Amino acid sequence: MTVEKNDTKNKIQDAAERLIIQGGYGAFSFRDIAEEVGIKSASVHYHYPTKGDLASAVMTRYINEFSAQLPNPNDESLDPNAMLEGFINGFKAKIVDHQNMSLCTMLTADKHILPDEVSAALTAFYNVKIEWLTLLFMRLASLQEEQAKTQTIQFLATLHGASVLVQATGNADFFERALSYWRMVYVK
Amino acid sequence: MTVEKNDTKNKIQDAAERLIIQGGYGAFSFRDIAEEVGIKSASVHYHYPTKGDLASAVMTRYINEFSAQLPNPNDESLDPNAMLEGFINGFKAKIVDHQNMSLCTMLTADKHILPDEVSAALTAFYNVKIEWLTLLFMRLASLQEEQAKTQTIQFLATLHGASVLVQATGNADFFERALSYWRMVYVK
DNA sequence: ATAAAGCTATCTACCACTAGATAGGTTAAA
DNA sequence: TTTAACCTATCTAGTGGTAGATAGCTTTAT
Repeated sequence: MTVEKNDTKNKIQDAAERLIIQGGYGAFSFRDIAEEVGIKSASVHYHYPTKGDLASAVMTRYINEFSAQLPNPNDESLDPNAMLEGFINGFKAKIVDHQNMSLCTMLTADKHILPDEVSAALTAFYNVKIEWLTLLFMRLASLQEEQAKTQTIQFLATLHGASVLVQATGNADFFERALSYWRMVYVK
Repeated sequence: MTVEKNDTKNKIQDAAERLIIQGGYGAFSFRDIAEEVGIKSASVHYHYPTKGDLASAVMTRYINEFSAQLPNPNDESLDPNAMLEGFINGFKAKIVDHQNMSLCTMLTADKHILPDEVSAALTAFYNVKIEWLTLLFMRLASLQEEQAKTQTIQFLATLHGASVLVQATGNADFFERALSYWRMVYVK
């Protein structure tokens, strides 16, 4: 119980996630993962029979971790401005500090070649984010649901687009510049 | 002269561009291209010795075609609002109507595994867009260069992020929703 | 005008390597 | 003694890339 029983499984997922973030779905291989974990590629297949299984597991873990850290947007004891700020800063940490795009943005680019289950998990993840942000904007700006959803889509687009620009140009400060409007209006 | 001498070269680039758009840098192979063009893979290598050469050629052609169709943003006889509208609609046609992300967004995701020349061409392309839009915003809103550049970055982020959202969720109307602010403020 | 030489675009046949995946054996803990 | 976790060894199918040949133009030299 205290001992981590699925240590190898977790290490495999860690390696897979890192490789996907760096090069997309096509850039992680069982051999690379095996080497990083310190076992043989056949043993990776023991834990995750197919590449799709492994990618699904990584995606699912990512969604769960992400969702678990989202506070309840309607919790009156929490400051909604701080929640939005936390959302922005969490995203920023991934793409600016680690110099790569987020897992979901990478997989979105590869969507045409993803196994169906992974593709579906990806869509579900975006819907989770959209729903959470919509609730937050309803509270932040006293908006009706549809207006709040439009704000959400504009905000999410800016966030993801900012990561594309940073990655493409190598210009890290483009992130803050893209987000400046949202920080100005809603944060602090 | 009138006869298209580089027919095969163009066909190869067409096939490569389509495959890159659909699945990224890793998803185009010499054999797939050869089959589509109707020759053997060795013959593709005759025209483009390495994969990087071919990707560079596709990228360069894309940049040239794109740049050629951009009007001079300071041409007094042209309406700047219409220019921005054209920019938006051109982007929309690629990502919404053809149900995929733009070539440059795809390659940005794969940047870590691109040959250096392709990666450099990609960065250059974004700089072309940024410079053109900055000039346009200076004229559109009578802004100083730095303010216009900030507008440009926010606008470009929204545009690229919108394509990510559309691709990820399959919800085509997210594009107009993400762009509604920009259309409202600057178009007509 | 003709023969020699070279060029262009393609072919067949291969190389070395990597991919995901599988069958069947080994080890070690419960 | 059973089971979980790992191994070795192998397979098939693909990858980018190369060598060498060939058919049909085009140029050049005599």
